[in-house]
Amino acid sequence: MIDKASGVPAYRQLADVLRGRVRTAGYAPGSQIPSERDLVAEFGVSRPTVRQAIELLRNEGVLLAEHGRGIFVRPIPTVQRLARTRLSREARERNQGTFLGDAAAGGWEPSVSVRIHVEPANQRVADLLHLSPGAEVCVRDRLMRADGNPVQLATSRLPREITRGTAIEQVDTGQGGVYARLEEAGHRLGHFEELVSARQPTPEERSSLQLTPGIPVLTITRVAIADGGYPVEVNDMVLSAERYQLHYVLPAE
Amino acid sequence: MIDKASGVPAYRQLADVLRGRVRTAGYAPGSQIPSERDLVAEFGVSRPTVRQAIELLRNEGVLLAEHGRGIFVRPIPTVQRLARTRLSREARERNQGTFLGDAAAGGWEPSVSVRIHVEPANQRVADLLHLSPGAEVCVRDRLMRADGNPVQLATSRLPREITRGTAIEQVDTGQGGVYARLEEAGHRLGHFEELVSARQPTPEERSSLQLTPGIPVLTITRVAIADGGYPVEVNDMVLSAERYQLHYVLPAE
DNA sequence: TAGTGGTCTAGACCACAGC
DNA sequence: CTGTGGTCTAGACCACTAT
Repeated sequence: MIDKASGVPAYRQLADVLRGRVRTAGYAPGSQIPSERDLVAEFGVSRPTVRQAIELLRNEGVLLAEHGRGIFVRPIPTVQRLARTRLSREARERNQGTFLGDAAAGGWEPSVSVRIHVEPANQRVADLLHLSPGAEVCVRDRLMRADGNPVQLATSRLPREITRGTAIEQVDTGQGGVYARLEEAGHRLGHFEELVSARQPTPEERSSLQLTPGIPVLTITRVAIADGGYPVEVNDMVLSAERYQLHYVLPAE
Repeated sequence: MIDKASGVPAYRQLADVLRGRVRTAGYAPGSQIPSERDLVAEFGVSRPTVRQAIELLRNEGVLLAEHGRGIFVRPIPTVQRLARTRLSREARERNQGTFLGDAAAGGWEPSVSVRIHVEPANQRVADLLHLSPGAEVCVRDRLMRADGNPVQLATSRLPREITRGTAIEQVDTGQGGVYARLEEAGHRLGHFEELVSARQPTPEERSSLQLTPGIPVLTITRVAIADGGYPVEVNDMVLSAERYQLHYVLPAE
């Protein structure tokens, strides 16, 4: 099976064979594949070489290793669609915030841990909020769970000038959440801008979100812009790319 | 530096030290770090252990190895912002398509290779286009380049029923691109839906897009919906997450 | 030619899961 | 207890880059 004279490294050839077996469902999703030592015998290569091939496929998100149990084909995950239309005023007024709206739509039980503090704005935050670097911002650091499982990290930053004395600086922001309190304070929201990208998680994110290796995270930076055209909030979100799909609707005009 | 009795694997401890040096700019972006053999001497571990630590950081996108040259701190990449507002009719009428519009905005030289064929719709495509599985679809397979560098893969599928006899089945679709030809054929566009996620690239995508290991791809599935509410095109796009940021604007109402 | 990262080996011991 | 994956070693040879 492995051609050592082909110029292609043995571990890549082996990874190709195993990936092929997964794709053609020779190895079914969720099922256990042969142990490393079995593969050593089957393909006539050393155990480190087998491990290198498996490592490659784990990083591609094809395989999943469980210590003491075995190696498995990664089961097809259930995906949550995050509809970005939930930022509408009407939707905001019905619930505590966008996360709770998504939970209602997805049929899972939401819970949120919040930590609040005040810090000086760094260069990036100052630029996004049109503040001078070092100006005070109120920081709402949140970990969202779905049915108890951590699924999303979110860090909102708002100018302290706006939040001082409001429920935004409280753990419980009340009906309608932060955005409702902003509008009550006279900052009527005009639109949101979202910057979406993806990357490998940091070790901290990997443990907070209980991510399996090989799964990247989606990053969303959302800036809320008030009717006057000035920014009032920047929200940095980190989501497991395995579990989330973002849904945007764009007009053709 | 490495505490072998701590319970934390040596390669993780080493990775933590090196990551720390990169974060605090002890190792500057783009600069070369000590060779594997130097690190073996510095930390008193074997070369495979050093390689394991470096492999981890490469997959996190922190380091970059160049065969025969050395290991480098990954330089901060330049990001292209893909403004999804460019789908407006006015913008479409000015140019050949959204990719060319993004190029004009970003100031780079665009080029596109196109391959066209007809195939039966699979289950997913049939669902998205409201067709029966097996119905013929016209497939436009494209590789987009910016200044000669491959940056994006896109595969559009349209019902054959709609494209038969139109320039959509030609390599050059003419002024305004596919969307202009669709409107000429009487399919006035109502809105677009985009589903965004991320994952590790397949080996094929990695070579087509010349991706460096450890960098995930952004995936966008865009469905164009005509005024009558029926879908006319599904476009699957794959972009390097290192090079792209998606920009969405959402109304607050 | 010297130095670099890339591949591969044979073996050892540890930690975890499950019977 | 057995079998699994996880870690680590000491060394060998290859392929690439630069001088």
